Amino acid sequence: MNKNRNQTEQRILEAIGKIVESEGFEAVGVNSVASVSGVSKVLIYRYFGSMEQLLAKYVEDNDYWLNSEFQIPQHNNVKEFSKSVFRAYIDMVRKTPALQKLYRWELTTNNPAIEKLRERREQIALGIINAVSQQSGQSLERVAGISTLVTATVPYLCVLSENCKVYNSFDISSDSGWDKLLETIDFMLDKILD
Amino acid sequence: MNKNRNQTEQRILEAIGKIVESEGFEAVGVNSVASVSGVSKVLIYRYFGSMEQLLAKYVEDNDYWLNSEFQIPQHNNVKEFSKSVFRAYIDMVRKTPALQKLYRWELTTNNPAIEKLRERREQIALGIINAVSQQSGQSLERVAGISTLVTATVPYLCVLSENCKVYNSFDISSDSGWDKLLETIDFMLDKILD
DNA sequence: TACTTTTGTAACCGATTGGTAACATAAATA
DNA sequence: TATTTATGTTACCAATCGGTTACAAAAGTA
Repeated sequence: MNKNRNQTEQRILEAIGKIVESEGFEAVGVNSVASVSGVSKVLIYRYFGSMEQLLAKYVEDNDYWLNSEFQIPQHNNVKEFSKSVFRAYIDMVRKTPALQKLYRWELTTNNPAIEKLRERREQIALGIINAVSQQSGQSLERVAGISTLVTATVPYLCVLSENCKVYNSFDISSDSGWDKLLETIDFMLDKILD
Repeated sequence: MNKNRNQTEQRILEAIGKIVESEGFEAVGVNSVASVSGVSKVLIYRYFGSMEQLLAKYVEDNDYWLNSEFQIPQHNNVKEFSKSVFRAYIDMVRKTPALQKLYRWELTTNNPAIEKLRERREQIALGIINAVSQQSGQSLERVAGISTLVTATVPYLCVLSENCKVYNSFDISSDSGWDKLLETIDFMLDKILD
């Protein structure tokens, strides 16, 4: 029983990470966080105010899209640039269970933290779309449309793959299935970004 | 108090429909079904065994993909056929809230009823993919890839649109946003299905 | 040293969850 | 008519949920 607030707060946040990774945000509650962290739930309210504020803090701290995981590739060729952006995006989502859980959570829940996150993602996406549009000569709406088809499919299939192994004959639980999908994406970009 | 088992069972199933449409499968529980249907929850167990079996029955009865809503369009031109299949699919999902809730539910839950449903959807999709592949000369994997990009994007954006109005600058809560997306899909098909 | 503040725990609260036992009554059957 | 059988209601159960009250003990402060 060390009396150390910072350490206790850290334990609480780490417990959320564990729960999110294994069971998702849906399983994050005062009781589960208390038991996993080994910290009394009274302290959760004392230090974070409410579960909502605590989750907001967690989401802010682990802002996968922005802080860390996703590195925008550099390329002179627009086509190759686009391909590698999509490839990097797929890799990031596939290898980050907590991020998949976040995408799933967004579909059933809404709160200020999620909205803020979405706004920032929207801005990043629009930045890339703008650049590709200018360099490719394609209209903004066209590039946005293509981008939408890919960036919506990826989280959907990643989340789905937890319960469903095969989609349109692709094995979405293995690299091979995603490689095949990437082939089609590359092919599409070849056809469209002449 | 009419003593009529069939009518009672019907009331229970209708109550599920109401709850699913408004709040989704996540809100379907013994207590909510009992209160919405006005039927004692004892009868739910007596007549259906368990909530899982009851939900399986509901899902079977309301198999949107197969029984009713989705009519496979007829066309001589493969390109036009593909376009109208996607268009019909989007219309169906967008105008059927219960179906959106089903797609959402699938992402957090798994059970035999859902798996059976997915298998049948997979078969239907593969049938269409096969036909398009043969008539277009494109490989099965290519057609399946294109199909995946569209049929994964649609439920994802439809579910998301309940909490999020704008995605990549498209207003996914209105017809106009979806029309723009459809333009890109048509454009893509024009480019790929030469 | 004496007192206040911070950090922590244990026990409890009402509401809601899924699930059941006990009982009443209507309907079919002997 | 007498008696099963099917249908329905009421009341209850343990478990869990989010949230709070009351109290103990460590740490800082006068």
